[in-house]
This record gives sequence, C-alpha cells and structure tokens, in this order.
Amino acid sequence: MTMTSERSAVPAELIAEPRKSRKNNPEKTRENILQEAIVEFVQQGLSGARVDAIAERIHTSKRMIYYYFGSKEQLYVEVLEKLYGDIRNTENRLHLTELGPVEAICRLVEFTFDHHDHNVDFVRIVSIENIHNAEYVKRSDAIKAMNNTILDALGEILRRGAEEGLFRAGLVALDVHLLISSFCFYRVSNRHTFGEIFQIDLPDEAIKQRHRAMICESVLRYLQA
Amino acid sequence: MTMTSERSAVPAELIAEPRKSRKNNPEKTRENILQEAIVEFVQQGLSGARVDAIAERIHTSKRMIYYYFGSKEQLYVEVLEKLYGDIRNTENRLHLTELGPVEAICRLVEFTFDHHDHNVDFVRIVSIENIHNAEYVKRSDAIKAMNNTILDALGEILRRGAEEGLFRAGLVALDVHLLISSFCFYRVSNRHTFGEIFQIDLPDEAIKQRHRAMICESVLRYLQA
DNA sequence: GTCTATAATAAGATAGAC
DNA sequence: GTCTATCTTATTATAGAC
Repeated sequence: MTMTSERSAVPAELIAEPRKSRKNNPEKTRENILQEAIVEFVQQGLSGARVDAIAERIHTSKRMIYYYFGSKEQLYVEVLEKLYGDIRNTENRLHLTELGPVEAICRLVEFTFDHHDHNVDFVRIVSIENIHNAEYVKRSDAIKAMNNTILDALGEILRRGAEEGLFRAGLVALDVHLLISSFCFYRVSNRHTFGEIFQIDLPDEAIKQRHRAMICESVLRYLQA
Repeated sequence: MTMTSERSAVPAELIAEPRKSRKNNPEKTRENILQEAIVEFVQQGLSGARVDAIAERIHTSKRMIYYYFGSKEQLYVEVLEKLYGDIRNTENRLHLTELGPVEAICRLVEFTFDHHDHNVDFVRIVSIENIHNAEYVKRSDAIKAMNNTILDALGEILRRGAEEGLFRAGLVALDVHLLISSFCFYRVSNRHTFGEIFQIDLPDEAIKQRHRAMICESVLRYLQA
C-alpha cells in the first residue's frame, strides 16, 4: 500500500499502477477470494475445502489467501459472516406492521420459505456449521452483533392477532419461528436424502408451490383460536 | 508379545488362542472398527474423519481397517448403512392400525420426535450425507432395499381418518411426513446454530416436552376437517 | 501486492514379517 | 489376522524475489 517517493507532475491515480503483471487491485482481489471461498466451502465443507482449489479458481495465487486472510479457518469465518449478513439484511425489509395478523403471518412464512429456497448456500453453510457444533458462529462477534428482527416482528404479529381474537393467547414467538424455519430449512437442506429415499423431486416447481401453501396453512391453523 | 510354543496338557479352548498378542477375534475386530468409525464420521464428517483417529481408538491398528473395509469411503458407506438400518428396524415396531386416527397420528409424531431426539448420530450422518448431495446413499443398494413402511402406515391412517370424517380428504402422506420430519429433524440437526442465535437450549427437558406436544398438535390441526 | 518455489507435515494406502 | 514400518501424495502454510 505504501507508494512513497512520488515526485513528478503526473496525476497520482495514473502513476499508482505502473508496476506488475495483469492488474493490481487489492479490494477486488480480496473480494474475489471471498467469493470463490464461498463456493468452495459451501460445496465441500470446512475440512473438505481446499485452499488450492480456491486459488485455482481465481487469477490470483494461493499466496494471496494467506496474505489477506491469514488462515483457512479465518477465511471460513469470513464466509460464514458474509452469508449470515446477507440474510439479516433482507429480513429487515419486511413491512409487516401494515398488514392484518393473518396476512402478516402469510407473508412472513412465504418470505421465509422463498428465502431458504433462494439461498441454498446459506442453508448449506448453516448445516456445515452444525456439524461443527456451531463452533465458529459462537466465535464470531460479528454474527452475535446481528440482531434478530424476525422474532420481534413475529411476536408483534402474534400479540395483535391475540388482541383481535384471531389467534390463541400464550403462543411463544420462538416456538412458532422454529415451526416455520424447520420446514423451510429442511426441504432445502435434506432434499437429497429425502428425495432419494422417497423418490420425490423437492425442487420441482409444482411441488414447491404446494409445499409453500402447505406450510402457510399449517402455521395459520396452529395459531388460530 | 508373542507367547508361542505352548506344549502342555491344557484344554483345547484355552490352547486355541496361543498365537499372537492380546487376542485374535476377527468378527469382534471388524465390529469394533465399525463402531468407532461411527463415532469418528459422525463427529468429523467424511472429509474431517481420519483413518488414523479411528485406528487409535481401538486396540487394532490402522492396517486392519484396510484389511476389512478396503478404503475410507467404503467404511463410510458401511457406517451409513448401519445407521440407516437401525432406524428402519425400529420404524417397523409401531402398531398403529389398532388405534383411532387421531391417536395413531399422535403416536406416530411422538415416535418420530423421540426417535430423532435419541438418535443424534443418525441425524448427523444424514446431514453429512446431504452436504455430499446424498452421493453415497444413492450408491448404496442396501439402503435402497430398505423399504419405508412409514409412508404406508401414514397413508393408511389418513385414509381411515378421512373415512371417519375426522380428517380432510386429499391429504398427501408424503407431505404430512415432510411436515413431521422437518420439525423433528431440525430441532436436533440445527440445535447448535439455532440455540446460539436465539439463545435457547433446545435439548432442555422442559422445552423438549413443549415442542413434542407442539408438533403433535400442529400436525393434528393441519389434518383436521 | 503479487508471483514462484518450497518447507513441513499430515493422511490415505500398502509392503512384508510373523 | 495382526503388527510395524513406509510409500506417495496432498495440503496447509511460509520464504523471498520482484
């Protein structure tokens, strides 16, 4: 980074990159590594992932990975933080307070469903983390700092629903969230074994829509007074 | 270590093992390897597991693993088959036809719940398999040959329930099974990340009982006419 | 900041004696 | 059938030039 001893009358931006091979782009390089690391870790798991394999995918050499991230484990942690971060950012974009309780639940469930359906990478990295007993999630302050708006939002809907006599009283938001998450997560995380054992193609569009409606109805029936 | 050359008047059973070190017991050795392989693969995953680590746990040396199983992958497949086999054997011991539809569903759900709760090893190996896209499950004829009595049993209950006007018509057994399985599986498979993110101890006995009742009620409400 | 080369070690698999 | 020793390859990580 230290580009000392500039003395000429040339714009600094132009003289800054005269040195080496193809291109020098620190931020891009780091970003590229992280991007390909996601692919590798998500596909191969933590122990299955190969630092070489990540390096091979990029223009950059393996040396850069250690230059920017220090170790394979640290790179994995950053992959974890990136994927968790993406998720949390989208969760905040739900506007549920404007809707009636039933519609709000529907939207929340469908959002959760679509969300897991679209983010297989996230589902896989969470599965991988659980194989490691969430050791790295526990270690990451960044992930701890991401607060869960989803439970608050759900709690608020349940409260309103109970007030209006639509839902039962005494429902625990966390339990309801567990009910929703488990279905949305499992049909993605376990689609390979479940699909093989029961000979069903879970990602099939028609089946997907059926299951999307199903979990919505199921949750509503559970909540209803 | 070799205590050869016993020549005296000793009973045959005692003289039968005069050769080598501690003991020679082929079947026991193979069984021991498989038992410890389960522990290692379940804890570390396929790529994380070390053949050395398995060998270290047993009296036997690493050589024996290759002698009996040929390769690490083959050993993994046998672990997979063993854990899947154990599951299927217990599934057949449910007697649901004697019960009314509602009670039968309750028992089936509670059985599935307890089953996953008690067999963390199975849950973990299935998670691991899904990370590998169920590649080894697909490869195993033994697992393919294990037929799923559970879907038939569930279908039968749904049919009876609909006949008696207790359940809705047109319910798909596989969908209901997905609903049940996802909850029972997820609360075990994802207990580490879910517990950390939401600060809850899923294995806690009181919480467990609450969730056990919850999934039962939830499924029943979904089925009811 | 990026490259090539390489150290250090770990891991799957095998040889060969007993 | 079991043991010790070892081959071979892969893998994380680092050195050092440019």
